[in-house]
Amino acid sequence: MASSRREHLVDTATQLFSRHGYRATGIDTILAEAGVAKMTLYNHFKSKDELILASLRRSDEQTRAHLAQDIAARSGSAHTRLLAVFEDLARWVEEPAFNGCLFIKAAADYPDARDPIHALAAEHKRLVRGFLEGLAREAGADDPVALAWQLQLLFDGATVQAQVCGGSGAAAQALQAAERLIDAATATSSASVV
Amino acid sequence: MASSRREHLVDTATQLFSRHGYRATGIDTILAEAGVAKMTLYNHFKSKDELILASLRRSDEQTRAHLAQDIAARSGSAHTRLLAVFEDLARWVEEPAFNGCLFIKAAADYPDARDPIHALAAEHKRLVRGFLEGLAREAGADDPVALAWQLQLLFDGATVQAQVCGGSGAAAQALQAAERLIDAATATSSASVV
DNA sequence: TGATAAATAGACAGACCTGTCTGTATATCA
DNA sequence: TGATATACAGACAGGTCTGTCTATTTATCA
Repeated sequence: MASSRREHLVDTATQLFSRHGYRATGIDTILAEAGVAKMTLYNHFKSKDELILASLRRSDEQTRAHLAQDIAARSGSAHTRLLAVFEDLARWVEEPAFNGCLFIKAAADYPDARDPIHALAAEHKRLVRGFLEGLAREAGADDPVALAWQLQLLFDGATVQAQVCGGSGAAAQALQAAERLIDAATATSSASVV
Repeated sequence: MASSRREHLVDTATQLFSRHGYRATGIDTILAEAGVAKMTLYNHFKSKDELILASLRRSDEQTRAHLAQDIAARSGSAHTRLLAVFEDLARWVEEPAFNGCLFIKAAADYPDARDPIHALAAEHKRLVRGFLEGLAREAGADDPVALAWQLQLLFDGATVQAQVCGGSGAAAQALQAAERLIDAATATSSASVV
């Protein structure tokens, strides 16, 4: 019970941050939406920035837990599991609550790379890339590091496109492009390596 | 002369928006940096939002003029010119003043799709995609619309990665992935089309 | 029941924000 | 020179923001 308010605050804050942005969301708005008193918030978090960090940490954990449990542990080839990442992307951008990537938006709202918020966003992207790299290696990619980078570019590009222009066309294209890049990187003939 | 102050204001504002973000940059900061009086700003622009729109319109015009003049009109094959887009990207993200894409950040700061600022950002992305589509068609891509989408995903993905994580690795990977996708889309054999 | 911890409402300070207003100065052009 | 437009500095109103404080109420648990 002691931490249920805290969880609820992080929950509400994450939703509002996602919908309106970090800077655009005021403390009072979060409190009103969560139905929580101001001192309760400042009892659990030292500042708004700490609340943002808590929100990002939880999102990072959830995202990576999803990757580890629902993607990596799935049956099927590494090739299939890499593509599953992009099938999930297509589902994600079609959710009504989709509003772009929390980490990209956090890094944009806090542009100073030394800011802990920005640093956390960057670390999340690195960790996700590491996950893709593992799958790429397992899939037998000639250069797993490069393939992981390239798939992440497609993923984040689609996220951004969906946020800016709306629609799910970007995600479908990301899936198709991912297929081609994976095929090119895992072709048995080494002729494709320039 | 009448419009020199206006241009200077748009210039200064664009720099500050790029560095700190739209919401995080106050009117007073722009005025102090530009050395311009407040009433001069409100004489030229109805509101801060109008200044943001002017900044985005000019960036859009400059970007597309650059594409039309320095890329499309370049000598060489369409294939080469498509890759030149990504060579430019690599130069761009390495500039000290690089701070991510102004349009992506504008859409993030003004998430409501009906907001004129968001709408302008979306329109810019569509126009750039149209440009890529023209080159893709010229290059003989089997599906120019799809190739344009996919190249834009790589482009925006690299922009975002460079902004969040820093470095120019993303741009280099985008170039390599673009090569592969263009090759796959322009292979004379239609066997690559699934 | 009584003691302790946690949450409540709401006022408040101090800073910042946008946009308006006033009065003065400067530049352009007839 | 005089008329007109433009830019200037800076005060100001009205609002929002974060974070602090107080005084009261609710919950937990011995």
